[in-house]
Amino acid sequence: MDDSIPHITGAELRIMKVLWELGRGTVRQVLDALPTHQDERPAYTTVMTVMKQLAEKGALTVDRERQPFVYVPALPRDQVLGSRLAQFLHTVFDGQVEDLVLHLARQAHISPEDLRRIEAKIRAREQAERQPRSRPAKRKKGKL
Amino acid sequence: MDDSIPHITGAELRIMKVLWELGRGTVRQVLDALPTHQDERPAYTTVMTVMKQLAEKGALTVDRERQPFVYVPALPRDQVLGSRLAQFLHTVFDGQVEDLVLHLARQAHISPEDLRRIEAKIRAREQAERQPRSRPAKRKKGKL
DNA sequence: GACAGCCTACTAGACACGTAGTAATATTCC
DNA sequence: GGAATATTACTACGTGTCTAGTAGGCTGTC
Repeated sequence: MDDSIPHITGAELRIMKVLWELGRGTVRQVLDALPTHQDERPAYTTVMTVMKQLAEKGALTVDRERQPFVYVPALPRDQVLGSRLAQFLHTVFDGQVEDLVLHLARQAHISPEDLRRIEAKIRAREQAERQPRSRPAKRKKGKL
Repeated sequence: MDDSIPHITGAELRIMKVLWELGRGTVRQVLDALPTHQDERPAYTTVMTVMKQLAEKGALTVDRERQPFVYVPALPRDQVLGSRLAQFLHTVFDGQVEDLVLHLARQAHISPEDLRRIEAKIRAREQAERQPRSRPAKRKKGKL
């Protein structure tokens, strides 16, 4: 199986974000929910074209039984954004995480306190992952 | 004056990185210093074309007195990478810095300890900015 | 001062991306 | 059931990006 994340372009990502938010949706629902930039909305067919592309590359699944078609994200948000981030980190900062965070701190005005909060979250998450008490396995059914 | 950072593409960034490292250089010097991907190097004319583009958009200055031309970065690394980062943060993470850092952490690229070190650096930098007279020692180049 | 070799300017082609139109099909409503 | 409307499939076009070739100019050397 191809477990590599397909490349999601900018326009595609904008639509994925809407669908992650909605959970699922038709072309029209996505179009309506799309954040508008200066009262500019893409054409209905534009959104449809992009959603079809996303379906073709496996980022969306399509329920063709329903009319109009209903699209559902097939890739989790974390995975797609994580993939994007890894790519960015590599190409722009040559994989130097600290360099990235320092730049972030400088321009986003992150305070040390912000970092502490983030640190706490990381620790909390690590705890949760270490003791998956009632964690329903969200593994896909396939062999793994 | 146009103080907005021009858009630097991927191929252009690769070359800017070499020049930031070298300080200045000719097309051939850049070509030779370019990190090779699987023994694949771009053609001389390819590098030249990209460098000319960079000069046109103000990212490089050209000394045409010398033969061959000598190119010098006209934009500081921090500014260009910062601009890239801001763009990325906005388009991918909708400006949510914590979200970005959390993803970074999840990919095991960064630990709470890393964050502590970064936090220390930020504090140090803030100190330096607040009291420019007592230049804090510029941190030895150890690991970081 | 002619020739070889390097360098520059110009041009171009392949590909990706974003956008959307058109024609055909399905659905809805009177 | 037929008109109006919504939806889908197919196609296309402009722009940006990456890559590199070709022609012509400059330079150093014998």
